[in-house]
Amino acid sequence: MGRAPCCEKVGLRRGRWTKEEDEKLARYIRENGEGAWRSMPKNAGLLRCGKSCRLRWINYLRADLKRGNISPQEEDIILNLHATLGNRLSCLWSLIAGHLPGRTDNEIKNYWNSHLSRKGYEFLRGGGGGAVVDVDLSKLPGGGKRRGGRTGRSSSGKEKTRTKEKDKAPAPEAAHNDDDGGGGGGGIDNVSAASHSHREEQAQASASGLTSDGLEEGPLGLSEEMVSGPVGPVSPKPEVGQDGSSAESGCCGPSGPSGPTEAVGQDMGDKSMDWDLVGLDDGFANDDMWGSLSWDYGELVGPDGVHQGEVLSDLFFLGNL
DNA sequence: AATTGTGACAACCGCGGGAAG
DNA sequence: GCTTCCCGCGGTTGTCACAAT
Repeated sequence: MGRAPCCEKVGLRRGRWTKEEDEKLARYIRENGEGAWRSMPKNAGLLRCGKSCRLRWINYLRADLKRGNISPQEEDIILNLHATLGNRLSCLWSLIAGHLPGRTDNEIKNYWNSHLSRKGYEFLRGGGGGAVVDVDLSKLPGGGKRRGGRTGRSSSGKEKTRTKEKDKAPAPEAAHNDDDGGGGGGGIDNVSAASHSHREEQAQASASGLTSDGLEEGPLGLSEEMVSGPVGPVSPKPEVGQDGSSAESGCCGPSGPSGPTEAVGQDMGDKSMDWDLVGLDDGFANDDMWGSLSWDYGELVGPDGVHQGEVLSDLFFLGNL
């Protein structure tokens, strides 16, 4: 149970990663694989602690990361999972991240903290209708007292900056996009992203302030728009009280980034996410939702007429707990 | 043009749990 | 069974960009 004597910080660098460090780390992991974080920095020639390397890799350099804005569908998923799980799970964010391919727990956590916490709160309080009540503070009397500030990464249409980067490491994706996915550009492996569509590349680049075509708005374009309208009555109907496996049996189960939820990240259209909240409150009210519950996905039909029940049943991970 | 307030995100920190010795 | 090591997680902080004033 002991705790790692968290990196003797003597002589170790902290703060933002430089491009060189990123490249070193990416190259090392490409050649040696992940793991052994503790010894990695030394082996890779980095003056960082293992934790820092791990974090950087997981949250930023990994090849399968999908950068860019959280899509409305993803947001729905986050809201639903968070509403379902509450804060009680120790691995809440990673669990949610497991259902959002290409997203990291840190990213989701940040997104939650900055965008969704209020919505999630309203979600819980939504009661009968269950619709998410979106509160746009800027539209409240007094403009929510807000003066300035960005309203969203894409809505601001900028994204370009963070390139000011005085001593800050330019985002590796930027390097990537500069030589356009040719592969080894910059030595960062997420470059290889052959699996990523051009659109995703744009999204990635957007997140780092660049696009392959230059500066322009991110492809997903949500943010303010996304907050202004009811993101949707979301959530399936839980039917509490039937048999069910104990949710306490452990978190962070076999729910991995893979799985049917891949489909959710795709363009399902709004309809497919038009869930019904009815009944959700019961689960929260009696605080016994962990004991047993099942969900009714009866109405759910995705694009192409595909029934989404399976997707969501995985989405709600009930089978994994 | 400068200032200020805010949002977004990267990174740090400490803790808990599991595995290995 | 105990101790140590390592990993992974959530909470929190720091920094920067942007828009309103």
